[in-house]
Amino acid sequence: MNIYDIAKEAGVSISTVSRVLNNKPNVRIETRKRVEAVLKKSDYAPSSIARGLVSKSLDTVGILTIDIRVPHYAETAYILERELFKLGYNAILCNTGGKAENGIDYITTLMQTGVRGVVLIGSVFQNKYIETSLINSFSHIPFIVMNAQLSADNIYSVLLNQKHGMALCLDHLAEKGHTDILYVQDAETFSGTNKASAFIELSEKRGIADAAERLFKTKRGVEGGREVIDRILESKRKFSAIVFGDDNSAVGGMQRLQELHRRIPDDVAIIGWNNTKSSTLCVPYLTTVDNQNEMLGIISVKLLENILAGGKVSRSISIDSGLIVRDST
Amino acid sequence: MNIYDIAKEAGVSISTVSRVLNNKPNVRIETRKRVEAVLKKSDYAPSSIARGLVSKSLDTVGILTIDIRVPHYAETAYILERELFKLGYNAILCNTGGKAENGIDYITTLMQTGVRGVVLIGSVFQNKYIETSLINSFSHIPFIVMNAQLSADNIYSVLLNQKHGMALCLDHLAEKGHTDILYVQDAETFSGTNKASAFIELSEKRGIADAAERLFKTKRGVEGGREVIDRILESKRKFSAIVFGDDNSAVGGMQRLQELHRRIPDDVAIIGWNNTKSSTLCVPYLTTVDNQNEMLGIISVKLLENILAGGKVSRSISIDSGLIVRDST
DNA sequence: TTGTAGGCGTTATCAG
DNA sequence: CTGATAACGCCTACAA
Repeated sequence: MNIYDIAKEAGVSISTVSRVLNNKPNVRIETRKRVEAVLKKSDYAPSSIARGLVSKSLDTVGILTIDIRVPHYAETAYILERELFKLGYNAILCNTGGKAENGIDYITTLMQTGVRGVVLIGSVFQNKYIETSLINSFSHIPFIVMNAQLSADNIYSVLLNQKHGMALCLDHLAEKGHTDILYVQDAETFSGTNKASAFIELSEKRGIADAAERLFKTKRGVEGGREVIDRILESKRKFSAIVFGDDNSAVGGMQRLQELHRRIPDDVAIIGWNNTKSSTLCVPYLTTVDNQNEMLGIISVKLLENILAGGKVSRSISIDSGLIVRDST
Repeated sequence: MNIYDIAKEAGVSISTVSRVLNNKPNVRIETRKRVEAVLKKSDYAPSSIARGLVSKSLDTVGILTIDIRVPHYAETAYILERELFKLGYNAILCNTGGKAENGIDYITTLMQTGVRGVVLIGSVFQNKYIETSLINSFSHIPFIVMNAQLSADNIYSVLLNQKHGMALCLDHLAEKGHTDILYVQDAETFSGTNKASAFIELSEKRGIADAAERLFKTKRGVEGGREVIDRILESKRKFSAIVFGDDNSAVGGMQRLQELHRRIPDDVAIIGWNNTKSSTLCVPYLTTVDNQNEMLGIISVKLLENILAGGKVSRSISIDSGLIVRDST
């Protein structure tokens, strides 16, 4: 069932059918009605592929993420997909596993299949070589990067203001009377390093002289959180509150502290980050920074929409985070 | 840059380029080399869209899920996507939100865009009307349903043997000396009801007369788990072990029991289901049934591959689950 | 072994 | 307002 069948059935030419299909002017109302009637009863749907051959692109958008299994990314991908679909785009999911070579493979095939745009969730690419390669090869379509920083004519970024989130943490802890606050960084990603430097900068602004020494690094996940606690205790550094760069390490840290009979929040206050499920699976529930996934996703798609519509858009959008206060502080 | 450009550059016709591109025979080795050289230095990639117009389909596969944010689904989607990509297919992600109308919309556009097949993760469609509609309209492409039961000529299912998982739970608890075992069902999905009926059947087989009364229902999530504990205690029913249909409700149940000063596993043994992150975010770590997501995903894609290759395949594949014993039993 | 020509289902450009 | 007809980029008989 194609456009010829419809045309024959309606007794018109394919041009007329095409006009009706695409709501173009210059069709007598009467003719339009006749064609529409045929259309309705024929459960005909135009081939996206054939359309694509003309327009040189499909109504698809690539979503690149390191790993959709990370809840934080899954949430973003969910919003993106839903918003894109509302606009008539299908989302092509790509899990790079953090490997640049995979990323290149994905981008290459995405281009081959004619995506309208690509959204990168987080720091999918870490190195400048890839960045440049993207720019040079595929400058005709827009790339939206969320919570990462890349620069090129066709790259737009939507970011969460991590510094603002850190300020919320420090303010909140200060109100609770804490002065000895540590920060645990669990990732060397764009947002990971961003948060860490925000911690140092804001601490110093608050008159903390040895801010850099209050920064501890560990590996990702619950284990990372447990392990860093032991190192912190070994260091003999005084502390009454710890901010973690992610909920999972925060949960691990809390577990370990509790094993060592420190009460949360009485002995130590804990703040996590990302407002993941984990933050309400632990006892006490975790105070955590909300990274506004939903808002970021909606804005990203809106931005893409505007770009594709040829409108004027800003190259970088930043939004504030929020602090969700629960029982761990 | 298209096939004509390559042809001109190599001094051959487009047919020859096409033959080289698709590794077809009947090309003089020397000619092939020449074309390949041009291909290499031109960073040319054939348009999937144009190819699609000929083959009437793109190398894409739709992945339908209710909500990618559910970790269990995200894990499956991850494996599916990775395996599909290895085979040269792009995965189109669809979150139906559990609404049949959305499901229909998605399927419709997927067909329009010429997917090779569709994989449904879990019970994406609940009603028979949709099922039939699928069958009638799109019988030319295969649908793989994971952990759900639908029947039509073009539907293939890959399922986890839930009964086997339940048997593992009951065996394990029996070994630990438990005789008063309850089951908490948290979903009315295909697998949810499957597990529940397996519980009753297997309990009866073990001589439990009032098995049906040992089944409690609750809503999904941590809250559901907490809430059902109160109802269980109100019911005055004796119990020393509870199996939950999902880790999250198990965690909730555990939390509530601990608040009421029941020790896990000394006073009550707890088993969860799905081996999610939650099961190692709680204390004690949760014994849980592994639903073999990875294996199911790999098998699903393999099955699809065989179907598309026109091979003989079985209409339904079932695999056994495994029990991961941790500290809650 | 190679090339020519037709077709895949649309959209777009012209004539009428 | 409507209808031929030429792209779009590739594959595939069929010819040479």
